[in-house]
Amino acid sequence: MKTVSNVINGYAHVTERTRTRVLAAIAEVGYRPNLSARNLARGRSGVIALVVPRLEMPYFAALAGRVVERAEARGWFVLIHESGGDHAAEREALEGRFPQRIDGLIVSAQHLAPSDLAERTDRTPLVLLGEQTFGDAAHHVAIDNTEAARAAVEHLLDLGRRRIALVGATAGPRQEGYVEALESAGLPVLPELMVPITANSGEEGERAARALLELGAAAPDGIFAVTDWVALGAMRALHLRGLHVPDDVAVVGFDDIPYARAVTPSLTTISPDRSALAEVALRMLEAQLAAGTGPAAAVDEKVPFTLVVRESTAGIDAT
Amino acid sequence: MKTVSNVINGYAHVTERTRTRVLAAIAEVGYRPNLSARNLARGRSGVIALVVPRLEMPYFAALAGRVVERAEARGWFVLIHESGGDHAAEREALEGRFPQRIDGLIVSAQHLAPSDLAERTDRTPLVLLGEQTFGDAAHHVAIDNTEAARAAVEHLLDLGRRRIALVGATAGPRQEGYVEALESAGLPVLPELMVPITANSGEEGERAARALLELGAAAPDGIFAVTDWVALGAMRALHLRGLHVPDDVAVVGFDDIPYARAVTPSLTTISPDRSALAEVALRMLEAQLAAGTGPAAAVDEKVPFTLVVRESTAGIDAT
DNA sequence: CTGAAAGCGCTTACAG
DNA sequence: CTGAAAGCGCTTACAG
Repeated sequence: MKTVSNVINGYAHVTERTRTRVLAAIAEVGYRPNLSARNLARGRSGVIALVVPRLEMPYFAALAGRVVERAEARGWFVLIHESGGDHAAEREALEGRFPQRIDGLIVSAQHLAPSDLAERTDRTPLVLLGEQTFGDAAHHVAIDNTEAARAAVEHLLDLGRRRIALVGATAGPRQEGYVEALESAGLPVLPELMVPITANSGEEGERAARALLELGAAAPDGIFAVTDWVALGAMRALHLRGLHVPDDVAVVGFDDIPYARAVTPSLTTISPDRSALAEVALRMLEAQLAAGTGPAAAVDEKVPFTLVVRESTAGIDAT
Repeated sequence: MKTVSNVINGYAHVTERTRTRVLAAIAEVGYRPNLSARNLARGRSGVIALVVPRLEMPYFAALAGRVVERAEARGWFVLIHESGGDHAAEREALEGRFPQRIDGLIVSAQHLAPSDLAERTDRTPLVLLGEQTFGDAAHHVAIDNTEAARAAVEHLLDLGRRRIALVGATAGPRQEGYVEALESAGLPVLPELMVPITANSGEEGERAARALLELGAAAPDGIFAVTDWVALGAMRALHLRGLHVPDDVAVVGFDDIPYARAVTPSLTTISPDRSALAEVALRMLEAQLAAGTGPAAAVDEKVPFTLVVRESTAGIDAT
């Protein structure tokens, strides 16, 4: 029994001959371990939960794909749960109100704040994803949103754009990056070019861009949108007004959703390294599991991103 | 013990008073059943697997979201696995080569053929999704692809289009629907307007549309693309050639991916009832589980679809 | 209506 | 290096 277990779990101290015989027997009977039993004995469920606003949102679908992949490599199942982008649902997910016990929890939140974490009583290992940072309140992994936003705006500056709007203005890292880039270039930060929106939707992006066009001569020649989806809406508004992207207005998005490639003109955007995001999140979960319940200091890790230049800033080259 | 179990599992024959006391105790200690133990005892894993080509593909992401939702309602976890749209990987998934046992398997296949199913040895309950039908070889649920394609083409006919192309021609239900619609309208089925593609990608849609435009005066005034993604590529080609959608060429897609709403012009498309798809698939799994290993006759069920009319056929109304 | 007991298939000290 | 045995937390006949 123990020997077979040793072979299966890859422990040392098994004769090469014995190991081969065990492996042969496993192959012969087509043995597959019963994970329910294993997890019961080990006191683990073998399941981690991934909470995203909606799987239909392309950014989260792509992210979930990577998490599934990296988790499978570790023998974990991923229970995907949709919060609907609802603050209350996100808070609830934090409490591990799942129909079963889970070994770990990855939450890609839109509304969660550090104060929500202070109230958390559940001790399930947790990793947070997303733009918001949480200090010591929780483990967190993301790209450097400020740097990324800055790279996006600097790209527009490099193209000679001087009146660059921020669509989706909100106090936060992306806005900081936008401001930093302008200031480094010695340009004024104009409030009228920083348009807040009420949701990261195409409709809001469209509405915001339309408002910017009302500025007439003061209208922007470049737009940095806080998500691709918002950028698409902005491009729609420009198109409907007969403006040309990028000649009249260059546009940069954020997220690199698959559609950024398919749209005409294709969208220049910030592409987070989603595989790295998933890998680091899982590593953080493992570390917490290994450390036991010890309240190790929360870690905030950054993963790489790239600026992908496409037609919405470089122009359409096609015939 | 048994009484508590009866209460938890909702069996009859428990005094109302006892039931209340048990429930109170459960609430007091914050009891949550250990699913690993339950599954071990019941001989089930509590996990079903969903195999999709890639979660990044918006149609499958949306579908997965619905499956997760309907499965959660039944207390099942959904293990999502990506086949990469690879025929061999799809075949392998059929054999249940998962790291753990699963209670059921839902496969949304792109390449699977009835012959692949004949070779199947694994007895895990299986439900197939997708355009392809499998006769008696396996349970299958889908929309009526022929009817849907026909509805798409008839919509173009209703708009007065007479030279309607099929982008993504392949012997199959969608092509049948296309042909039926033309024949019912007394129109010729022209081979030069039926363009095969090598993949359901935007690039291929673009290439195909470009080829159609080479026809000059014989070029189409309407395009039915076999997927939204292909339709987006086709619209790109039209746009780059300076043609207007829908005035010059009206376009209809298939799938109703989220992008169909966001693109300019927004895309008229066939919208399958994904919730129904998920619900029926899970019901079929349950039925097989209940029936035991008895080889019940395979069922092929249809779910509803709707034609969603948007700007790519109705025109842009905006200012 | 309700206990006591066995068993689901693993893992893991514990002896040898 | 390798057996024997207990235990993980449920469910389910089986008695009463």
